[in-house]
Parts: sequence; structure tokens; C-alpha cells
Amino acid sequence: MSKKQSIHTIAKEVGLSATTVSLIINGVGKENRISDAAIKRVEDYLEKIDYSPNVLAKALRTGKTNVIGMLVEDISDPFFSSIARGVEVGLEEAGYRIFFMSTKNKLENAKFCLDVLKGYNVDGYIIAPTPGLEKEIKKLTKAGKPVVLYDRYSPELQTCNIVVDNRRGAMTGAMELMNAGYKNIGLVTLVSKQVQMEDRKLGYIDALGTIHSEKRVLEVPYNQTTEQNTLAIREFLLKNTTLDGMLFGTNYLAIAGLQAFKDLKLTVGKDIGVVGFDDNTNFALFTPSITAIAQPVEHIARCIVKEMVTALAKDPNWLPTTTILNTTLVKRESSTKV
Amino acid sequence: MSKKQSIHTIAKEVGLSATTVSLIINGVGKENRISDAAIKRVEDYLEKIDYSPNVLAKALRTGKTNVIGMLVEDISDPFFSSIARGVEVGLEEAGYRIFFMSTKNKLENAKFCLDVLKGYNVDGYIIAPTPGLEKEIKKLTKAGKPVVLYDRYSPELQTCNIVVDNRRGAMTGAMELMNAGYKNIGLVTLVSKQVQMEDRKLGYIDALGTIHSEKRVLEVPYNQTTEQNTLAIREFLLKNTTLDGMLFGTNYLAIAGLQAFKDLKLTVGKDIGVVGFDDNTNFALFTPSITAIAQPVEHIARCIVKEMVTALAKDPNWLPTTTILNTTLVKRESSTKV
DNA sequence: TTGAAAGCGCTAACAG
DNA sequence: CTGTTAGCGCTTTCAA
Repeated sequence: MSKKQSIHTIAKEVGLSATTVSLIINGVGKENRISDAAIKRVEDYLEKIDYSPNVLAKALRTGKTNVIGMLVEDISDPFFSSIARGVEVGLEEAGYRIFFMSTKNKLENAKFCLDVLKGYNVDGYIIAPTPGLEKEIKKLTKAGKPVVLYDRYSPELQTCNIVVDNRRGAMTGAMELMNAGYKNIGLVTLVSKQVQMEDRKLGYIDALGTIHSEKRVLEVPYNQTTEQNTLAIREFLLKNTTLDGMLFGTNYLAIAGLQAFKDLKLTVGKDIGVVGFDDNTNFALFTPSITAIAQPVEHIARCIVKEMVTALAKDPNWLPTTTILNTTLVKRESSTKV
Repeated sequence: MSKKQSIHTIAKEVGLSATTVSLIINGVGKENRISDAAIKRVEDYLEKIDYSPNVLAKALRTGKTNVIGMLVEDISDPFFSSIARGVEVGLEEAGYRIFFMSTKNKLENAKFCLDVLKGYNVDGYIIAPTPGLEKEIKKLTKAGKPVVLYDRYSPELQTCNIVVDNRRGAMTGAMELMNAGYKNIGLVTLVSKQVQMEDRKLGYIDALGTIHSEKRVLEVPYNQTTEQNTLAIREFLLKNTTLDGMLFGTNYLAIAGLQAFKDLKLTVGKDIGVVGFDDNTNFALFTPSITAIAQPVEHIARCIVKEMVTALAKDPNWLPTTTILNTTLVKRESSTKV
């Protein structure tokens, strides 16, 4: 068991001071006019003992951790884990590490996560805010910490926001079904006052408004199991037998819906047209394949990274802005009337 | 912007010493015979200023970070993100935080990740080892750090390992196809010398050996895109036109395979029987639904947590053990001959 | 019942 | 070209 190596033990070993060693380790030996001989001596020794500096001590001293905290709704949800992965890669390049935490979209969890991250002194926060988190977020911005919100945001907050045009996306999805000839289109979404879900509902209403069709909306609670969602959708279908088209507000609701259709022996594309919000790698493989309103996840991740990096650089030109990205309609078979 | 609060500023504010404040913060005021008055005074003040202790300083001082590092192959892969989520929840309860890092199963990435984690002084390591990582892992165990490997392991290492019975699982999958009446069964897997993939191949060979059938194996490289995998599988099918059954070594290979079948207009269940290794929430919804050898992800996560927690507790009875969990055959339509 | 002092490993002035 | 010193925020003897 190799004993702990510190800058001091190294200094002693090579016969120099800790300062000198520190400078060399940080690659600023040359510009601080440390002799080449000393540099070489230290570097060789470092190599030999396989030294890795104590990031904690460094962070404590400098007040900079090179860690970014990221709140996701659920790290096992494909939408969030794809963004997480993109952000991980992007910030990696900028020399930052990420601390992911799942909130399940619950305020108490989110508060706890932020407390933890604050304790770890993270340099910045990337947050998919839960309802009611505004106060906590305000605290962070007041403390001068870079904050980037994604997927949703509160207009009242002075934060950087990366979202998609949910309203237009949902409208496009509903229109797609109507244009294909489906007449009675329902929406299955979450019980939520959050802007991203509200917008999706509005988009649906916009689309139906154009033909003054009756709106039929099922709102299921957050954090239900797929089985619970499937059950709710089944009941919704049984109560609204004239429905012949369905827009789903999230990826997993679409999955639950497909299960419900299967249970009720409804044939997608024939008995019922389907469009889902959020694409899924598997949608192309379903029979029939499922049309989706795709969020540009890589693009979202890139934007998050870009904003965070400029904010971290304390770029004086940096201002909190809201970036709205477009969704894409990925047309497949489930929205084609057969 | 509320200024930084330290134990000292608090001490000054309430007219006590830093030591006293520290004891109270850590809830050991009573047993150190701090007066109730002092305790109350400090606690009230803490409440008021919304204080959260600097974890870095604490960690630097105590040598304990309460952070566990976890290497996954890819945080956006459903298998890994499910396990990650389970471990996150489990260790959370034990008061630990997790630092996830993706290796893409590349040695250099894994080495880098471990360097980072070492720098952050994490208390323990949960690793899905990449090929060639044995030396680095040995260093960790030598340094007395708890290490739990999962998904695969090296028998030569003195680590705790949590894996599934890949050989038996794969065998069961191949047998399932044969029992359904498929005659010429191929295997699509990864080019890999890692034990979990080798075992799956062996399981396939075991099964076919029983009927002395010809083995046909396609091994694709790691980290290919779905399109590349689909292409490879298509070519494999075109070269082996007698194949009427296919076992897939991983989740995403099965997905690529289904795409290939679709491209070639092969009907699953009729032209070709299919079994995938690793279940997928969507497999039930495919038409026909896809039979899978399911890994018990929640169970794996629980085992990882349990081993890590006992190792962290320095339980003297703790010994490096290898836990082998069983897979389950989830029988669906794709392995039923029509 | 409380406090002073040392030190975890590192960096940043400043002084030679 | 290199070293001394102080201190980041916390815990931990030890002493009072």
C-alpha cells in the first residue's frame, strides 16, 4: 500500500520546496523561471510515484471545484440520460466533471440535491427545475453561481434557459393527425402546471381550435408506474369511444398508451392514429412505426454546455438568455390513415 | 448575496468557539456536555442563515468524502442507467453520493475516470471494468479502497463481484428457440474477450452442441452506431440464408437486428425466431413481442449497494465474494413458431 | 462546559 | 530561480 503522496513529501524527496513542486505540477514552471533541471527532476519523480493531486485540497484553497451539478428528473429516463451523456462529454472537454442527481420532479428531492451540491461547492448548476424550486434557484443566482435551466423554466428567473418550442411541437403533432384524416383527437399528458407541459397542452388546443373540434384530455399524475398509466389510458379510451387519434405528452406515456391499445385490441394506424412527444430509438421498429415529435437532444446538450462554459468563464458579455429550439416531426406509419 | 458562512463566522456571531459550534453542528453537543442554552443558540442561528457545511473542508480533514465513484459503460444505455439509478437510490439512503462516469468500455477512458475519482478521494469504487483495467483495479484494492465490480470481472482480482449467469442465460435463450422448432440459430454478439460476452457465446455453443448444429456467430466491434450494426447484421443474414433463429448478445444489438429484419422484409416469428439478451421495456410492445433473457437490474443494484455498504463499514467479516444472479427468460411471441 | 492550536494538501503573495 | 508564510473550512486532541 503506497503511502499518501503530498506536494510536501515530494518536495522533500527531490530536495525542493512545495511551492516549486506546485508550480511544476501545474505546468507553469517554465514561465516562473524554474530551472529545467528542477522541472525534469520533479516530473520524473511524479511519473515514478504515479502522483495525482488532491483535488479537494486544491478546491478548498482556490474555491473552484471544476465540478458542475446537474439535476435530472430521472437518470434512467432516455430523454434525460441522453442529455446527461451529451453534457458529460461536452463539459469533459472543458475540464469539468458532472455530478448527476435525480429529482423525480419532486421539490423536496430537488432541495436536498441542491443542498448537497452546495456543500460540494460545485462551480455551476444545470437544472431541470421541479415545481416550486424558484426560491432556491434565486438563491443560487444571487450567490453568483452560473445556473442553466433546461426542459422548462420560470420566466421570472434571471437564468439561462434551454428549451424547445413545446407549443408549436405539440400543435404540429396534432395537425399531423388531423391532416391524415383522424377526426377526434385526444391528448394524454401529465397533471402539471409546469411550462413545458402546459405548452404542449396549448399546442394541442391550438391545433384543435382550428377545426373547433372537441378537446379530450387525460392528465395522469407524475411518477406513476407504466401499469398505472396504461390502466388510466384504457379507461380513458373506454369512456371516449369516438377517439380515433391520440397525442402523447411524453415518451413513457406513449409507451403506456401503446400497451393500452394492445390490451384493447385497437390497431394503431387503423383504429387509432398516434403521435408521441419525444422520439425513442425503438419507435421506428414498432409495427406500425410510431410518429414522434423529436426533441433535439444532442443540440440541447450542446447549448447547455455552451452557456455553462461561457458563464463559467465569467465572460462579461454573457447575459441570461432563453434559447428555444425547434422540434422535428418524425413522420412514420402511426399517423398515416390506412 | 449572502456572504460565505463558516464555522468561525458563526462562532463569532453567537459568541462561542469554532470547536463548540462544530460539535453542535455534528449533533454531538449533548454528549460533549455543551450547555443546552449554547446548543439552542447555535441551532437557531444555523436555521436562520441556512447554513450548509463545506463538505470539501470536512473531507480534507477527515479523509472521508462520502462519495462513491461509479464507472458505467454509457450512462445513456438503459441497462447501465437502470443500475445507476438503483445504486443512486440505495447509496443515498446510506448517506453516500455517487459520481457517475462513462467509459465507453475503453481502457484509456476508464483510466482517466479512475484518476479523476482518485483525485476526488472517493471512498469507494463501483466498476464495470474495461478490458485491461486489472492493474488499475489492483492498485485500488491495494490502497485499501472498497471496490465492487459488476457486469463482468477478472477472476484473478480480489474484488467483490456482482454478475449474472451469462452462460446459462444465453443457453436458455438458444434452447428456447430450438424448442420452438427453429433449426439454424445464429448469434450476434460483440468482438470481446470479456468474461460476460465470452460466457454468452459459450452458452450459445452449449445449447447448439446438444444437437450438433452448425455454429454461426457474427461479432461486431464495440461502439459502432446502430446503422453500422444493422448493416453488419444484414450482410450476415445475406451470407447465411439458412438461418431461421437469432440470439442477440445485447439489448442494442437486438434493436439493430430488428431493423435489419425489417430492411430485409423478414417477418419475425415466421421467417426468423428472435431472443435478445437484456430485456427492454419496449420489447413487449413490438409486433410480434420480443422474447428476452432479462437481467435482474434492481437486484443487481441492490447487491452492489449491499456489498459497498458493508465494505465501507469496514466490517471485519467482509470478504471479497462473487455473487452470481440468475437471468429470467421472458417468453414472448418472437420465439414462438407460427 | 468550553476554547486554543495544529493540520488535512494545496496555492498565492511576497521575499529573497 | 526558489522558499516562506498564511490560510481555504473543518475536526481533533489537549488543556483549561
